[in-house]
Amino acid sequence: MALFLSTYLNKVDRKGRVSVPASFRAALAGQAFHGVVAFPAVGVPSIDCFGIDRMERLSASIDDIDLFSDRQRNLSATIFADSHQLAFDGEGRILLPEALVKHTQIADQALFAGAGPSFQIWHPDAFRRYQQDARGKAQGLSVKLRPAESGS
Amino acid sequence: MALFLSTYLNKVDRKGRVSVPASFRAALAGQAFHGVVAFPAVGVPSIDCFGIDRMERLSASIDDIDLFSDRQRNLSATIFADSHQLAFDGEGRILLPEALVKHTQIADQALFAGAGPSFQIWHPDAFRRYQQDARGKAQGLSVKLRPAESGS
DNA sequence: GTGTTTCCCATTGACGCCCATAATTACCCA
DNA sequence: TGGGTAATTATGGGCGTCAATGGGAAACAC
Repeated sequence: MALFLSTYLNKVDRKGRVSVPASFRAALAGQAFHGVVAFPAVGVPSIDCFGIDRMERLSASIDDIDLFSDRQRNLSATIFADSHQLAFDGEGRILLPEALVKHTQIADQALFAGAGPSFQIWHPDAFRRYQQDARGKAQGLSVKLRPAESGS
Repeated sequence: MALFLSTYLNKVDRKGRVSVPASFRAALAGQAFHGVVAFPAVGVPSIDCFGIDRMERLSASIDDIDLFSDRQRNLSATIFADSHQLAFDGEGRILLPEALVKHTQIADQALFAGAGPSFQIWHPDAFRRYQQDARGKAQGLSVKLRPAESGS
């Protein structure tokens, strides 16, 4: 399972290319598609990204549960339809599609934020504002660690 | 399960490198990532550290519960985005990122404090102050031992 | 053709890897 | 028990490699 940690601030060049952080690329190594799956996050001005593997599992999960339901239709409409497969070039860069640039207001800098099994791309300022807010809300939220597997 | 005990005071060289105490490195041996996961502790000027295994479990815990929820987003923004994977060099040293140095005010010395399943890195003076305070509050608190598992 | 995208190469600065040294600890053996 | 030796640790520094970035030219689409 891929794990994305830390935040990186990278430049967007005049062709619209951005380097995906090397550690993120490493976490995606060995997947069927050499790049990322990206779609506009619902409710916040950021881009959600992960490997093609996770998208396939997501697709399968939705497929299992409720075929032809409203929920299925909604998810399909909001996620699958707006998703983009962004391939890495030789240097590990991706090209941000027009729609995603518009959604995030990204201009000359892109902030990559690790989010565990996925990562996000933000306008630097928007992320800082969001993080401030999130820090407050996360106070008092607790997470129970699931029991350790055998070993460790 | 890794167990970190005792405290150590090590030098930060001019490149920003610090040796992680050998006993801590030994406790992390055999994990998937040869290094530590580190993030700024909330509320106190220290760095929380543990192995990648623990972070993977944390990621899985959150992943299970709620996909695309606000809760998931808030936690991600505060935990995963602020954490760093710090790899050991050949001599068992790590490089402290700018953000963590700023959070702790660490300059030329770093204090490593064992904390059971995790450990912390402090500015030596800040740790002494914190310890003074904690000793007072610990009066009257008690801990129940959990029954031993088979073996050990 | 014109505009876009993909591939390739150059640059630079940070980081990883290697070696050297010193000090401490662990170990062995008389 | 004492001394000596070997091994490990903490530390310093040099250098090669790789990541991030910029730009040109070829391939492609409309």
